[in-house]
Amino acid sequence: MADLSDDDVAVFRHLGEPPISHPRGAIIRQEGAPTVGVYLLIDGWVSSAITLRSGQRQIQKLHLPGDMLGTPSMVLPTAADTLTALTETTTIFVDLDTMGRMFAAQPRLATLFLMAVQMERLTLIDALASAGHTTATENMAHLLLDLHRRLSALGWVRDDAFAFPVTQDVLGDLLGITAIHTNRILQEMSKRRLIRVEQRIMHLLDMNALRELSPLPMRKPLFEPSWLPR
Amino acid sequence: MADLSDDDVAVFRHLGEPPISHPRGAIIRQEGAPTVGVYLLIDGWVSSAITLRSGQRQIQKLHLPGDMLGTPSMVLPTAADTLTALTETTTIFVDLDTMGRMFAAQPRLATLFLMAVQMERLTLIDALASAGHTTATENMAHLLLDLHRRLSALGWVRDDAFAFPVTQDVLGDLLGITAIHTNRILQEMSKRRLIRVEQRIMHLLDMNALRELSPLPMRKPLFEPSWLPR
DNA sequence: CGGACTGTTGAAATATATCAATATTTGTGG
DNA sequence: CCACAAATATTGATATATTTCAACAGTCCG
Repeated sequence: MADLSDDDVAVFRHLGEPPISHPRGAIIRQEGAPTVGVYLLIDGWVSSAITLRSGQRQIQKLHLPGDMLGTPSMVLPTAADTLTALTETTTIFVDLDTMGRMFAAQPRLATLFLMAVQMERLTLIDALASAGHTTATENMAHLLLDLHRRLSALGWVRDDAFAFPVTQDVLGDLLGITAIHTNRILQEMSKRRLIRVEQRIMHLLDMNALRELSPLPMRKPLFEPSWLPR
Repeated sequence: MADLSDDDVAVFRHLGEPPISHPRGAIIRQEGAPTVGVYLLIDGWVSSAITLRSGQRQIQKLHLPGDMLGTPSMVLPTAADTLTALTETTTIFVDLDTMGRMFAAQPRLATLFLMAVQMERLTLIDALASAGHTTATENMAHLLLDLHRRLSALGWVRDDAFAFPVTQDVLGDLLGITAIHTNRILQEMSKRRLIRVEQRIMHLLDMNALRELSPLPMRKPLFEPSWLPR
């Protein structure tokens, strides 16, 4: 959302402790644990989920490299969300005192962080609208387009296809539907030549049709808005 | 989420222009309009809604006095949400340049604003989980308890009852269900002696039963966390 | 090589939407 | 203050997307 000066980058690089690796399936942080810090995701896919009293799981976000994880919980005494490694991952831990000092000393970085949080909030608003008012197929189209956009920025998309280390179980918890229904929807979308899933690779065969299915267009944040502190 | 010093309060008081009144039903800001600023709600109820391509409306939040309105759109060139007055309202407009200067000059206030945004984000995560995985009745219980808590803080609750200027149409768009279904759910909840609605007054007759119905407990933010800049 | 994930299929059950009509309340101009 | 129109609430019948349950097939990984 803005260019970073060399100084900004230097501050960011020294926020955290040495990188930590987690294997696939590992829980990086469990909900209910005291909130001591946040995490910067360097490599791999991570899901952030909350658990309902009924025991059901809602995945709130699929995190990709570059994302900050667990930041909503910084305002709570204990973590709201469970962070689970969907692939092998590398993360850096940043404690909250460090974040607080950064907010005080670096208004520009603090404001950029605020902007990132507002973007996450918009994504949630869109997800809520999509979940409530549309069919699961349309919702799935929206999710796949969002992933396509984010993975493109990382250079992980080739011919509208990308590695997709997400089981139908996870996909269901993300959309708020059962894994069985997820399966039926993916098959229907394959029959309609919208997608093809092969060996954990997701091919988006017809981007335009997916965009027409999607209940909302993608949102584009401002780059370097005039009110952002220098 | 923290005590404000006299200086903090003085900064806040001078953020905005003179108060503006809107009649019931007025649109304070339409989605798609250029984002020139945010709004501080002084009095009245306001809904924040986004519109899907299908024309359906998702109300994202019911705003009460003290809330800042329209802040998610500050990262976008044009507003994402439509702000509608549900009652007569008084608001104060704050332009984005003023917000930017505040972020640069008042790290403590800026961080408190960030915390408020994170709380909104948690509310949305909970709403998404509730919408996806629970029945409309449970979802309604969660919504009513949240309103009860927020209105209590304003001193607007007496004997677990409060003025409720919200039509079933609005309530439906908030929960992502039709107004007709909203009606049936309210009647069922009345029959079960959970609530009583009379002349735009909502009586919560059995808080404990509502809490048991609610799929998630209410979240309580930290007060004055140790990492908050002084 | 074998067990544990993961994906697939079918049939029955259910929450919610849709359509269509009517009743009730609210606000407003005369 | 009344009359009336508009907004809001209510009811019933039918349609539909999604869940649930149960079983089985495939595939991955140690």
